[in-house]
Amino acid sequence: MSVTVIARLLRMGRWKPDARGRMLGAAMELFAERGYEQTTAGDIAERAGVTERTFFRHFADKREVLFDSSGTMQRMAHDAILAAPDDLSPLDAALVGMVAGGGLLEDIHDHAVHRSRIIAANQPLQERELLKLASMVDATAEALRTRGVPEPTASLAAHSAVTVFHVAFAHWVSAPTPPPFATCITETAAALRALR
Amino acid sequence: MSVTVIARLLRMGRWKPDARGRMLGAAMELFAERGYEQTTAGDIAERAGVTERTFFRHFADKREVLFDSSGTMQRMAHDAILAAPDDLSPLDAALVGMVAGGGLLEDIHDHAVHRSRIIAANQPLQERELLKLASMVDATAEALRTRGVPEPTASLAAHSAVTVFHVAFAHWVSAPTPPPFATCITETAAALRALR
DNA sequence: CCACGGTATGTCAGTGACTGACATCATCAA
DNA sequence: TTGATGATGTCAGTCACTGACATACCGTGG
Repeated sequence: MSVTVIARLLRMGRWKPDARGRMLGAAMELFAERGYEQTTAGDIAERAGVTERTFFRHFADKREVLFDSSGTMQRMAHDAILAAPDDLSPLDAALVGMVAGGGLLEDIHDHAVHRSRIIAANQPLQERELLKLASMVDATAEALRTRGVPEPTASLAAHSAVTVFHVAFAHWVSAPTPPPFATCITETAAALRALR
Repeated sequence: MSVTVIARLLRMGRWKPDARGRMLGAAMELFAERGYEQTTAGDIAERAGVTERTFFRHFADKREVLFDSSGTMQRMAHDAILAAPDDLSPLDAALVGMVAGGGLLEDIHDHAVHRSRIIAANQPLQERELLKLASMVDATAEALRTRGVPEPTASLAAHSAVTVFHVAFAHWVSAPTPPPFATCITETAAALRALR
């Protein structure tokens, strides 16, 4: 009886399932244990039971392992903007998107705090986060344009909404007792509108 | 007669002067000739007549060679905000800073266009640009706080002003006949204020 | 049960960004 | 002249990432 057959009986291939998930977990563990810079891509791969080469097949670079869900958040925001009531102003529609995207965070506050500390301690990670936010701006502006919002209003509303997201998030992760994320968005948006 | 003595007679050290400036020039030349990615740090150093090690003593990394004047721009914005009339709103004060920073660009439109094309073609460079803009947000918010503006208004006004700078700059480098940069700022700011 | 094709993984060699340690050269002042 | 200080050169090394190729897995059709 071959290893292959035994493995099949056990409902698992010789390759353990969910290599990607194991790498995500291994990375968070190692970053917590020794910090981001002291962890090599090879370290993550080893703990996950794969080779370094496999790590780079799943993640474009070492930083990406910390931004795995940003694509999902972007899509949720985009879709929510398209589904928002027609009579909303461009900024309000964009903010609906931010609340929808932020919904992903609601259940994982502690993880989000941990993650944001890792990022805050490392410049290359901050750069990557800024790129993801810029990508969120692009997706938001695109959704607004689909709603018929012209330029430069679409871009400016998208930038403003993501700024609100950014500032609200900073407040949300630093608050001792975290309020609902949507509340942070609403309050921050009110402060933005109060600007003259 | 030693080389040293001859060099002294010629009013130059054995080390040619302005190594940093030569590296900045060599980098722009090489990026224009072969592109950013096809140029190694060693290539830049060689053309500038120094070693790769010296390049990395002057620039924290390869990307920084394209952001040499961002610190100056930030300081100009910061100082202009502190010098702005007391009765300006936080957003207006921050916009004064953006106009002041943008003044650096006014004389070098062609160079700015060339540079922005190089950046647009390369993701790591876009990330670095976003980091510089984020740093400009921080400097702007700090100046506003010095003026007595409270949080979160200071952060939001700073974010908004830099957004205006960002969007206005994109328009300024893509316009066939470049308008004064200050005009772009004013018009973009008006569009931002028109958001509801 | 076997052959086959597409996909995930392993292996290996290589490039380039960046760093630390140490030697050397240049400049200025005592 | 000498000594202090700073800029540069030299060299070895780490690590992020990539291309090329071999191998193992897995579903599908024979």
